[in-house]
Parts: sequence; structure tokens; C-alpha cells
Amino acid sequence: MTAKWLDALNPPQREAVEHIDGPLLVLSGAGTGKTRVLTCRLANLIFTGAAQPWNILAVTFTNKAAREMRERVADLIGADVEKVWFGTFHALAARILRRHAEIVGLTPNFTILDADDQLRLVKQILIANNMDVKRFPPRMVAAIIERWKDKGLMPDKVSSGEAGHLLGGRALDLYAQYQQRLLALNACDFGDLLLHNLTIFMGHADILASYQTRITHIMVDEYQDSNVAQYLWIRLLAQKSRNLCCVGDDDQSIYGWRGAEVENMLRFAEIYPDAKTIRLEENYRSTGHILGAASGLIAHNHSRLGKTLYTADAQGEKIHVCGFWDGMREAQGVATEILALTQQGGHSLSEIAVLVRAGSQTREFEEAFIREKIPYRVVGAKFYERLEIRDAVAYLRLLAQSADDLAFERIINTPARGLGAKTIEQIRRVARAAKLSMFAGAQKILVDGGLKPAAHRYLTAFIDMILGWQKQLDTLHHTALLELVLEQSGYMAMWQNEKTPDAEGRVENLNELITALGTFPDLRAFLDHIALVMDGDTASPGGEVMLMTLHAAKGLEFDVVFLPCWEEGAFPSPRTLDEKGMAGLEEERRLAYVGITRARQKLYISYAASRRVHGLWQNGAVSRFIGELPPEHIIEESDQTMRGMRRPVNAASSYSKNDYRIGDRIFHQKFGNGNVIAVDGDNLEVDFDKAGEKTLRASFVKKVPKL
DNA sequence: AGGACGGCGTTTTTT
DNA sequence: ACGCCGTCCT
Repeated sequence: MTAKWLDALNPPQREAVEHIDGPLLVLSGAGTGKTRVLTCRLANLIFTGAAQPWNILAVTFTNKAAREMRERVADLIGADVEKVWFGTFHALAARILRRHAEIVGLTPNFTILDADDQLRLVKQILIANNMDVKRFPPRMVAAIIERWKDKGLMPDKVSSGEAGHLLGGRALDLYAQYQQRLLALNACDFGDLLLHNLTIFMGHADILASYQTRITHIMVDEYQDSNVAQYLWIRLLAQKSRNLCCVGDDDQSIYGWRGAEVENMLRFAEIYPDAKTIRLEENYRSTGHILGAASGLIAHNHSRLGKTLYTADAQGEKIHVCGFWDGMREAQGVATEILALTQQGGHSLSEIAVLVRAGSQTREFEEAFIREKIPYRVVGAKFYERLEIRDAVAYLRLLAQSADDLAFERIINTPARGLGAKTIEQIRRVARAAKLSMFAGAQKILVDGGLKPAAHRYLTAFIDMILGWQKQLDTLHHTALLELVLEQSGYMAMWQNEKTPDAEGRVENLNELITALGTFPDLRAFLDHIALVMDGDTASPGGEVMLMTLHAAKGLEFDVVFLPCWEEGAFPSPRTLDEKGMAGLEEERRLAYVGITRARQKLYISYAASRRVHGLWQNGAVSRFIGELPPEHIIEESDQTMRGMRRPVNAASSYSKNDYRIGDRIFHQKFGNGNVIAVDGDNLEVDFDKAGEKTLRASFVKKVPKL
């Protein structure tokens, strides 16, 4: 029974699908049918009898990707899909960790902390160590710890050279303290899920062997996004069977800043010498011009495995490159074009997307869309990150695990019940001295005395209230329990009584939370879900223009794509350039590549000559990426007024050539506006209005319109 | 306990 | 420009 669905595959796709034994790397360019290969290959393993459903582990990065893959596999293999191990790295690792939690000093009901809890904890530790949180922002400290975790390093594995001078030499010490606190809280952060797995696997050969025997075939999606910890986790699990299939695209690696190592992909063949590499290069998504532009741009990168995308499709329309006078005109131009596309072009709004570099850049477009009455939707607002949801969830977490001090502190005085900073500090002291959780510490204070009568009364009421709920954990349905909690705690009433315009929305969200909770079998399953699944309600109703960051757009596709704000100083992001130099520039270029390849039929790239950034007017030069687009694939549609704007020419080497003339009006970041009084190659002599005469390199100034 | 005020930083973000 | 956070004042 040669399955008919094999016939629908092109030769390299089919080769990947029919590959069964040994390591396989599938280099799959944008729009080349990656998901199809993954799902067909999984089905093929089962149909050919190479593996049973429960022998297969299919790993993704996002829950959305896991869900989609599961659905598509279900279409091929039916009910057997239930037995396949689908999930994100973190969800699968959490599942394994709950089974062996004791080994790493946790109990199976440990709490998974999210980024917010993590930050709070780091801050507490910094303060406990008398460190200046201004000089060492918790964000930065947390990032250092995360990067170590991304590399698979527990505190005892971090080399002193690596820890070095970070945070005034305290970094490693703080990391160790942070880990201790996590254990005391019976909690782990996201990085720990993988890290604890590694500890278990490496210290307990029998446990590792049991997974290695059970899992005979592993598939990893978006492999270019994996970090070292994830690479190690996969390598350990695949060590015995060696049946590892990794799919990814090094040209779409855009998460280096959070620990992803493209090297995992670039070095796959080195690590697995018997690995087979298959390239998927036939693109089924975009027109010839769009692909040509994308390929021309990404060819400027040096560290890549190299692919050449092609399409059997028509060339289509050239890419529209449009310059505007300022940000507002650019946003208006996009809005006007969208109206034309929908009213005369026959495009539907939901097939149009505007993709920006930074979240804050959506604002001007939102304003233009409101002005033009174009329905739009900003992707990114997350249900479970909202304040009221986090508060309500903290109540539930405390019920599920009373050692959850972060949850305890979050809600002890929310709503206000007379238990302020003083009382909390006292509880914290007692708890720490007696090595108890704050919840237990609070009970101890009530027995031992030591609080003012009023605080004692308030605290008694609070503790009794929680004990009362805990008694009903097993008897009351979890949704009824949440309703009870929200009512008795006064939390719901707090928002109902508030008159601010957003309070109403918060009450709605709380009701929505009760509904969401009802779709889970029990409280534990729900708490795991919200810790691990941040992409909650993403049901996308039709009829709205999508507005999102380039990062958020990865994996999506649209008929029409707008890529605005392509200016130096915005894109490539100067911060990435500062921090990562050439590697950063290449990652930004991959981001541009991801943006371009989202488009099926029409692509618009635009820039503005001046723009307000952080309240100041900035005169931007056109992004160097525009100069890297092959001219044969683009069509210039800039305003007449744009002629004076400095533009890169279509060759990387020509940037240094400047076209300044005596009398030109320019702007310099530090010295402000001035007039060019002499030109000597790349050097300009400028008479600044405020700073006087200076000589500087042309690349540091921007041309502005003459007064 | 909660509001007013001043200083600072300001890319991307999943789990 | 703006929002967030910490501090001070009521």
C-alpha cells in the first residue's frame, strides 16, 4: 500500500519523508513545504511500521506549532495521533520532570514561574545582597542567568572565566542563590525545565535509558532556534537510536538574542558524521520577484549553509519601494494603499499584514487605520499576562502549593486588607528564620504573637480564608472554587467598584478566565497550561489587517505585506549592531528576509525621511537593506519630494561614496544641524549652528531639507 | 495605604 | 513623548 500522499511530494520532500534510519537534516527554505514534510514523515514512520506512535517524539518551540502539527498528523493517521509525543521543548521537559522531580530536590507539584515571577525573585535576591538595583537592573541579572541556562550551565558548571567580572564579580554567586531560592519555593523557571532534565539524564543512566528505549524517532521543528540546553537534551534522547530528524532554516534564525545557536544547525553534519542533508528549495508561496528580492538580500550574509529558492510561479509584481516625507505620511500612504487594494484590488483585509521591527512602531499605523476606518488587529496582547489574570492565578497557585511565596506576596494585600509592607516584611523575616514558606511563617506568627492587634486580626482572617478554600480543593469543582475565591477575597468586587474605563474589561477577563478554567480537567492541568502556554486565545476572525512585529510574523504568510520604517537607526536596529557587530547585522538581515518571504503576491517596503522617535525628530537615512535589494526586482515609487534624501546605491561597497555638496544642510546626532562648508572624500567640514565648525565623516551625518 | 511627583530608559520574546 | 518605578508626602 504505497500511500497516495507520497505522490504529492516533490523529489527532495519525498526523499526526506522516506528517510527512516539515522540522522537527517532538512534545510527548508521559507515556503518550501516544511510542515508538510514533517507531518508526512511522521505518518510514514507509522505506515511503514518503522515506529509505533508512542515511539515518536515531535518537538516544536511554540504551542501553536505543536497544535498545528498534531492536527495535520491527525488528518493522516487518525486516532493514533493521541499516542505520539507532541509538544514544545518546555512542555515535554515539564512532563518528564514531574515524574522525577525528587532527584533534583523538587516535589512533583512544583510551580513553573513565568518571566514576571522570575524578575521579582531576582530583585529580592539583589536587595537581600545589598546590591544597587539601579546599577544592576533585575532584568539584566535575569538575562545573564538565562543565558547560562540556555547554555545548559548550572551554577557549578559556570567557569570562573565566564562569570568573570559580570555584575561586579557577583554574578555566579547570585545565580547560585537564585537556584537555592527556587528550590525553597519548590519552583522552577523555564530554563530549569530543560536543565533539570539534563541533570536527571546525566546522573541516572537507567532513567535516560528508559526514555531512549521508548523514543526511537525524534523530529525537531525550527531547529535553527534551538539553544545549547535544548541541543543537549535532544542529543541525549537520540543517542541510542540515532534516528533524529531536524528541520529548519538557518536564514530564518532570528532569536540569537535569547540564546538560540544557529551553530546547532550549521554544525549538524559535524556532530553527526553519518547525517544526511536534504535541501528544500522549491518555493510554493511567493512570486518570482519577491523570491528574487529575498534571495538577493540574504546573499549578503556570510555565515549560512546556502540555499537557492526558486519557484515555478510567475514573476508577479515588482516590489514597491516607497519613500515618504515623515512617519505620518508613511502610515497614511499604507492606509490609502490598503483601501485601494481592498476596494479595487479584490484583496481581503485579513490577507494584508503590516510588519514592523519594534512593537512601538505599530502606533502610527493604528492611528492611520482608525482615521481611515480600516479594521485592524495588533498581534501580541497576551491574555495571561494581564494584571487581573495574573492576580487571580496567584490565588490559585497558592491553593495548589502553599509554598509559593511569590503568589502569596502578590495577593496578600490585593485587594487591600490592611496587610501592608510592614506586616509582609515581618512575615518574611519569621519565615526565613524558621526556613518556612511565607504562608507557614504567617501561621507561625499568629501562634507566637508579635503583630499589632489590627494586623493580627487581618492576617488571621486572610489565612483562615485560604485554609477554607484549601479544604474545598478536592470537593468543589475547580471553576466553582475560582468563583468562590474571586468573590470571598473581594478581588472581583475590587474591579467592579472601580470606575476607570478599563476596569470593566478586567471584570470581563476574569469571567473569561473562569470559562477557560472550565476547559481543563483539574487545577493542576490548568496551572501548567498557563505557565507553559502563553499564546492563549489566538482565534483570528477575518476582516482585519494584521499588525505585528517581524518576530511575531515568522511562520505566517499573507497575500500582501507592508514592511515600513526601513531606515538606518531603526532597521537594522542600532542596538543589535552595537551589541553583536557583524553577527548582529546578519541577524537583522535575516529578519528582513523573514519579512519579505511572508508575502505571497505583493510586497511594499517603505521608509520616511524624518520621524519622531522618543519625542525627538530624527532624520533617517534609508536602510542599507534597501540598497541590497536587486534593482531588477524592485520599482521605486517615492515622492518627488524625496529626491533630496540620501540613499544607498545598489552595491554594498558604494556606501562610503557620499553625495554631499557645499551648502547642504545636514544633521548630526551630537552636534545638531549645520551647513556643509567643505567636502573632502568621506570627510565633511561642517559649520554647526550651535557647535561651530567640525570635521567629521559623512556616514555620521544625515542630509535634511534646506531651511 | 494610596496618590503625586520626578527620574530614567526606551528591540525583538517563547516557554 | 511616554510609561514605569521608586520615593515622598498626606
